[in-house]
Amino acid sequence: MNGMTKTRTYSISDLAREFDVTTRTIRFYEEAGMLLPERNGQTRIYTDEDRVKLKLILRGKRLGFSLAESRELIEMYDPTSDNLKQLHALRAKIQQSREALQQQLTDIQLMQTELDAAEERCLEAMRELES
Amino acid sequence: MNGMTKTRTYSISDLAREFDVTTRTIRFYEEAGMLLPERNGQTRIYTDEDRVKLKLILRGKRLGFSLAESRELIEMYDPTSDNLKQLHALRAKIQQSREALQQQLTDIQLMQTELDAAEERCLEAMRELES
DNA sequence: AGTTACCTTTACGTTAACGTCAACTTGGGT
DNA sequence: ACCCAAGTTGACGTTAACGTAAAGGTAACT
Repeated sequence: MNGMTKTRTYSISDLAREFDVTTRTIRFYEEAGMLLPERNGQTRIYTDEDRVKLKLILRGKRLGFSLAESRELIEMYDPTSDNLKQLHALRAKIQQSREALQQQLTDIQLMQTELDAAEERCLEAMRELES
Repeated sequence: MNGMTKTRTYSISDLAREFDVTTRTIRFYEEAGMLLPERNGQTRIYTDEDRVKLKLILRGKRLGFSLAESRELIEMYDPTSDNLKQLHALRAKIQQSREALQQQLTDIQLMQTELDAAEERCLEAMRELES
């Protein structure tokens, strides 16, 4: 009785294929304490929850986050804390993350306008060659 | 007669202070061929152009780009090319960069909504403690 | 019984992006 | 003349994030 979570499982290469990473990478994330799959004997068995975590890690990676940073983001996921002070700390972290993301947004927008300008110059150079 | 570019100059530690990096980092970017400051004897002298390049490198870094990627972005800056084929290649690169940035935008938005949810759960947990 | 396809652990190798000395030189104050 | 701050060039060290064998286990075909 866990809220109807689809309890599918995945092998390591299932996930590797789906997210286009190597199995080594996935095992590495486990070494780093980011994933804790169950086992059938030796063999790792991944649940949907593991899969979500992996997805979060890789999303973080695309944004240039280190594993440590992604770990923090993932830990924000469940406020298991029963301690008010820790909850305040968690909110502070969430706020920090927001600000970091905001900076990235700004950076992306700047880059986009610069790409616009770059393309404009490029097109201009092409027009001159055709003249 | 170069379009009224302010021709200020900077020492290496001027830039280091301004952008909060070490001088080693700046020299490293030069080793990597990203900066080519003039010299007064031994001493490096940075122009506004160098400063802009450094700014671009660091912006790329905040977005998780490698130096190689930032180098490509910087090279898009002036279409010095007199060759039509190269200009087409340049446009293709620009387009690729656009798509990468678009992916990052999506990732950021997803993260932001997840941060919203995380904060909501956090606040919820805090309310329960006060009950 | 043999091969194939995955899975495992252990362990050393690699690359990027710097950090960290060490051993200079150089221009400016006192 | 002496010192100090800021600059320089090597050159080796470090960390993160995997890559890359090596050596072996296991279940399923054929």
